[in-house]
Amino acid sequence: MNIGQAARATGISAKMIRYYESIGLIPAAVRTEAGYRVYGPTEIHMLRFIKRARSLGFSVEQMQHLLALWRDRDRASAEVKAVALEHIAELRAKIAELEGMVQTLQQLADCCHGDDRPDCPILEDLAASDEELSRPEIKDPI
Amino acid sequence: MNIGQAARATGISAKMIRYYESIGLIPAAVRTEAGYRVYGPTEIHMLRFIKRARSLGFSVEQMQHLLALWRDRDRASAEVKAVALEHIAELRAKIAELEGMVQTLQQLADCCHGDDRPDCPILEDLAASDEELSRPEIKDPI
DNA sequence: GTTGACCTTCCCATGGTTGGAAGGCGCATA
DNA sequence: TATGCGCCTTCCAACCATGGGAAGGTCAAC
Repeated sequence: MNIGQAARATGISAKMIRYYESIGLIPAAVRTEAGYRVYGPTEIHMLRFIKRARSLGFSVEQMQHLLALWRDRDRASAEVKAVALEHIAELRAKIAELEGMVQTLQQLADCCHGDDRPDCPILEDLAASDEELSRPEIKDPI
Repeated sequence: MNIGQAARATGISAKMIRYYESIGLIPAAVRTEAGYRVYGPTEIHMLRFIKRARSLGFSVEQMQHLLALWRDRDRASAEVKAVALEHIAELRAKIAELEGMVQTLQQLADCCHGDDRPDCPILEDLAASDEELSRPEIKDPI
């Protein structure tokens, strides 16, 4: 299997397969005499593992860890679970951050007429953050 | 006001203030004879606007737009609202994506014993995506 | 033998931010 | 006046994951 065929078979672009190889996420592929990378079922399986892990938002670093655990037939499932739980916590933190933004923005947007007049609570909010920002600056010179 | 003082007054790092200037988000600062950037109340206000917008997740490009509308005293609030609503939609899409990941991962983690045995539904899921991926590949050669 | 689709490596760009190096100011203190 | 410290300046590089493209080699079909 060529890199292009492997790409179509896994949904990972050829560019990314080369990249994953270059950073050591996957071992260097066997080459033909002409220098073409060759992929067998084992490599395809690993690439699909990576594809799935990426689709769940795992970073390359976390995938390094997961792949190592996958290869280790004697791993403790607790270790895998720990990686997953850590990632879940990161995702939830990110979600909470984004939801905070949405809540604020939605409130502001709800208060905005959205007509051809210039009065706009959204811009007023963005422009009026002087109080919260300047006060602590004064009373908090470490 | 120096760039360092402006940074402390706004919560934006000096590095980022220079960066915002370099990409044209803010106009080039007035300089002292020695080449030091000088910031007055107007610039501080603008930087605080930017700080607030960034904290709400607006991109630099969106901030370009918002700053232009802010400067235009005759803007239609509808235009501001449109920028905000577009951004809200982006945030919601991102949240939905992350929530999908969390849901899948949480289910897998719930099924994982998390002990010292090697059996792990999480790794099994990551490794078992062959069916969904390879079948459509065969019946879908365009 | 030519063509077209593939492969190779290499460099560059993205976005937003941080880090560091090398050299120039400004001010306080000895 | 000299020294030192902290600030400023510019430039260059890195992060993460991905895409784009150029220049050149290879393979297979016709």
